[in-house]
Formats: sequence, structure tokens, C-alpha cells
Amino acid sequence: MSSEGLFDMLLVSKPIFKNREYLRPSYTPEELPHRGEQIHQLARILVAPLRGETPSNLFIYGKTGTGKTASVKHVVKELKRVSDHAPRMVEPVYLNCEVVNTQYRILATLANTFLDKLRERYGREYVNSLGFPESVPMTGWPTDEVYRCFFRALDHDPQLAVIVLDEIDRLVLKSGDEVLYNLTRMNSDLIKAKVSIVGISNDLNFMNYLDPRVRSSLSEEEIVFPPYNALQLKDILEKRAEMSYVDGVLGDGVISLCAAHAAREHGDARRALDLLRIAGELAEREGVEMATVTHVRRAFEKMEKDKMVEVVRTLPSQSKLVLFSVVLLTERNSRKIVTGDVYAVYRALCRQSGLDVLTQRRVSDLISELDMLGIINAQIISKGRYGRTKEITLSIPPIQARAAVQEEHPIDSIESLQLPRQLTLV
DNA sequence: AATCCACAGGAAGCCCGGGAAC
DNA sequence: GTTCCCGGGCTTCCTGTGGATT
Repeated sequence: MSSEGLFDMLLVSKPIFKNREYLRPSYTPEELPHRGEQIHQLARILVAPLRGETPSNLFIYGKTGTGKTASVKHVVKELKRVSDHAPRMVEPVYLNCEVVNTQYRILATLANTFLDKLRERYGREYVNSLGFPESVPMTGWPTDEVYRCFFRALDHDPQLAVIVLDEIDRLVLKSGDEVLYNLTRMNSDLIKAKVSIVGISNDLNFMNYLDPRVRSSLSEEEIVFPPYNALQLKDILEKRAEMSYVDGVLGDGVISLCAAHAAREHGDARRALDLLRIAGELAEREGVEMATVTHVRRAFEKMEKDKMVEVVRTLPSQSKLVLFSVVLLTERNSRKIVTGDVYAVYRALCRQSGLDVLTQRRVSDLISELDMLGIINAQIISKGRYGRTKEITLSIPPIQARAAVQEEHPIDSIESLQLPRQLTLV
């Protein structure tokens, strides 16, 4: 192949995408189809304080990819726009508890946010004259000091702080519910300002870890985001496809198939969009002018594969060695793989790479764990007189597993190992 | 019917790192 | 800082077991 033609194919073939950004998870659409009811409820609850009523806290629950975050962001944005003419300004703060996940960091972020707002409104000198610091450092202060700073900055003006805590379960799991307790209690001490907490979670179980007082005050209002069904997903995909794909490049049934796949996985719209995008990217890479259902199928396989490779790559090294043993045996052996074989190879691998050799008892557990993860399949079988064991097969292509494991253990083949006799002569 | 293989998998306890409590 | 406690990874020791073989 001449290097001259290297880019020809890519440039000459017609583009498939108009703008693929609209298919990425980072893009928040203006319009959220099939979430009208939830958005309406959200708006109804959040707008109450603008009419002088006491704000309610709000808890939102729904599986991943059901539009929780997008809906909240959307409503909060609208609310802020409307509130310019209301007696009480709305100041939304969005915090993702996956990132900001301790009491201190949350309070510090809030304090700094409202300090900034104060400066915006009155100028730096005035704010400094009130004895506020330039900013709250992200570490170092006593927590109650940070809290007080936030409190004062907030209560300086009549405003409604809408504090959105996304993935709130992460916070509670890591740092407990003390922050939530403090935040939900604030309203009784605030004079001019008010706060409204919006908690978002995809795990309903975490409520059990909360202090009952926090739980009841956080879930004064609750909104559930049900999964999208296949029809709704199809509708969403169609809208986005129109924005991101060139007209007519999507083959028959492409969107339906993406929707069907995602509907099976608890109606995750994010997954559906990924699928649609990757299918297009595969077609593009091939240099064809249309994405078909075959591309969707391949995109689906690719996504599954990527997920699996990631799981294998992050396995602890002992598990990797066990898995690698299975891979080597799969490549070399025609006979059934059983626990004993795996352990023998595993020991040889350990010795070669200088790792501690675990007991067979432990390796047996590791095998079960790999089975649970779906990387291998281990079935207990009885060979009568010849004992009872697990029969093991690899659930993923050996090359994939190899690639993911080998970066840590560069071993070429089973021949390079010194194995016990009875194994080598197969 | 009894035996016996090659493990499965439960129970108890050790060791270690990390976080909470003092 | 020290002490205490907890959980995870691991070992040791153990009992249990399905079915081909005797």
C-alpha cells in the first residue's frame, strides 16, 4: 500500500457525522423527551420558595442513564433565569459527590461559591471589610469555621441556595451523613437566606445508612425516574441522531436495535447513545457511507469487550496469574481444565515471576471469584472414582485475556514453564 | 454396598493496613 | 502520638460429596 493513499479513503468518503458531540455523555440536551412529568414535579417543588413558602428538600432516585442529572440541571437553570425578577434570588450549586466527597470539601466549596457571589454583587473591598477571607483553603481549617463562613456568606442576602448533591450515596458511604445533617438543619438558623437540598442517587439502599432525622428531612419530597422503555429510547435516539448524523446514513433498524439493547439493560439512555455513536464510528473507520445493524451489533460487542478488558486489567495480580494459567491451558490443552491443572500451572507461574505461592484453598476461591465476574466459567463436576472438581472454561477470547494480563506478566507460552510431568505430556 | 478420588467449601484464626477513638 | 478495632487476604484444618470402580 502506498503511503500516498493513506488518507485518501478517509477524506474522499462522505462524512457520516454532522456533529458527534451530541451523542456523547457530556452533552446535556435542551429538551428532555419523556421526562416531562418529572421535570414538572421538580419545578413545582423548587419554585415554592419563590412564592414565600418554606423550601422542601428533595430526593431523586433512578437508575443510571434515566436523565436525573440532566433534568435537575435543566430545571435549576430555568429557575435561576426566572428568579431574576423574584424577591429572592436563586443560587444553584451543583456538586458531584463522586469528586467532592467529604464534609470539609463540600462546605469549603459552598463557602467559596457564595463568597464569590458576594464579591460579584458588592465588590471585593466591601466583602473584605465584613471580615471574610479571600477564600477558604481546600484543607487546613477547622470544619466548623468553614461552616460558619459559608453560613455568613449565604445569609448576607435574601437568596435561595439550591444545593444539588449528585451521587449522594457516594458521599454517605465515604463520609457519613454529618454534612447532610448540618445542611438540612440550616434553614432554622438562617434569617434572610434559605437552602434547599436536592439529593440524587441511583442506589436506594443507602437511605438505610442515614440518621432517621436526615432521612425524613431529605425525602420530604421524592421523585422517581423510571427507566426508559424501548419506545422512548427510540424517540430519544431519533432526535439526537438527527442532530449528529448526516441525513440518510443510518440504515434500517439501526436506531431500533440500539434502543432494544439499551432497554434490556434497565433503560439506560447513556448506553443507547454510546451504542449509536460507536456504531457510526465503526462505519466511519471502515470507510463506508452508511451505518447498518451489523455495525450496531459490532459496537455492542466492542462495548462488552471493553468492559471486560477493563475488569481483567484491574484484577489483583494473584487473580491475574490464576486467569493467565487458565489462558495458557486453554491455548495448549485439548482436555478439560480442572482446578488441579490450574493450580500446577499457577505455581509454576508464581515461581517464575517471583510472586508468593498461595494455597490451593485460596486459589479455589480466586477461581470462584473469576467465575462470578463472568471471566471464566467454573462448573463443579464429578468424575466418579477420579474425584470431584471444578471444570473450567474461559468465557472470553484467550487473546483478549492475554493482552490484559500480559502487561504485568510477560510469559510467552506454557512450554517455557517447568511443569509437573503429568501435565506436560498432554 | 462399600470404597475412594480430588477436590469443594466451611470454620477458625493469623497478619496487616487503615481509620476512629483516646 | 498511641491504642483499639475492623475488614480483607490468607492459611490451616477440616468435613463433605457424586459417582466410577471394586
